[in-house]
Amino acid sequence: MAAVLPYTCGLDAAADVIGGKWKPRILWALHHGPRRFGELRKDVTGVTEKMLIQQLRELESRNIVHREVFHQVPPKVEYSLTKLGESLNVALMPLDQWGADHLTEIEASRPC
Amino acid sequence: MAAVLPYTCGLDAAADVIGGKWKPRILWALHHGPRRFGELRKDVTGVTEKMLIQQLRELESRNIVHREVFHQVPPKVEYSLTKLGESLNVALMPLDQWGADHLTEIEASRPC
DNA sequence: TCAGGTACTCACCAAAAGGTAAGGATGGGA
DNA sequence: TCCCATCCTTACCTTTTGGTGAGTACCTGA
Repeated sequence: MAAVLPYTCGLDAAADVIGGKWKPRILWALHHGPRRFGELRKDVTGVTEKMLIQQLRELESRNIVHREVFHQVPPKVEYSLTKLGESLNVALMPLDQWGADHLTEIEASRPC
Repeated sequence: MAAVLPYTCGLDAAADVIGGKWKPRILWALHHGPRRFGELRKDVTGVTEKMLIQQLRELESRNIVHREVFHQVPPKVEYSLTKLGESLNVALMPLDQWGADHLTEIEASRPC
């Protein structure tokens, strides 16, 4: 069992926050403003309800996304980026740019 | 089984390249120049030989790191960043900075 | 009374990732 | 002859992560 070691660098800490199959996609989807649960489910293609909720809960507990419930029928829940989440997204932009710039090379060397 | 879908954004592609428990740490360790296998093993504390090799092989096949064998006894192998790897590391710097800036908050909200 | 739309929640299973421990190839030096 | 250091390689197991499919609660409007 891995002991809880302190992070060795900022990158290490950041990776812990955005780790997982869906978190980057979710952050990306929230980039342009608040989204309802059902909207995210459509935006993040391929994600299941369970995974979406799970990842959102994790991001929420990390104070990256904010969850707001509207007591209506049918229910409405909105997810948005917190200030911390916004700053994270800004820090992710160069990485997104890098991925976009080298998309062909990356695609070409995919394992599967 | 997940079908091989095209990446939905640059961030998605980048995440695929740096995914895994050790890759960010390895990239970090290579930041300041070539390193031998044994040196990396010490720099990336906690990593096992198997994992280190496995991750290095993946980064190599992605053209992020370069592997150079010196035919000596005892053997010597040096790993360094390729041009692509360098550019990736540049793109990761803001993320590292973000992690460093918010280290306290991140630590505080750790799951375990 | 009953289907509908929304946002979950749960139990269970499969796949991927990671960890442990041992062994192997090489040739120089004691 | 045997040990040493270095860089892997392999078999096996555990942990983590992700996926499936079903069910819940709420009120509305037909």
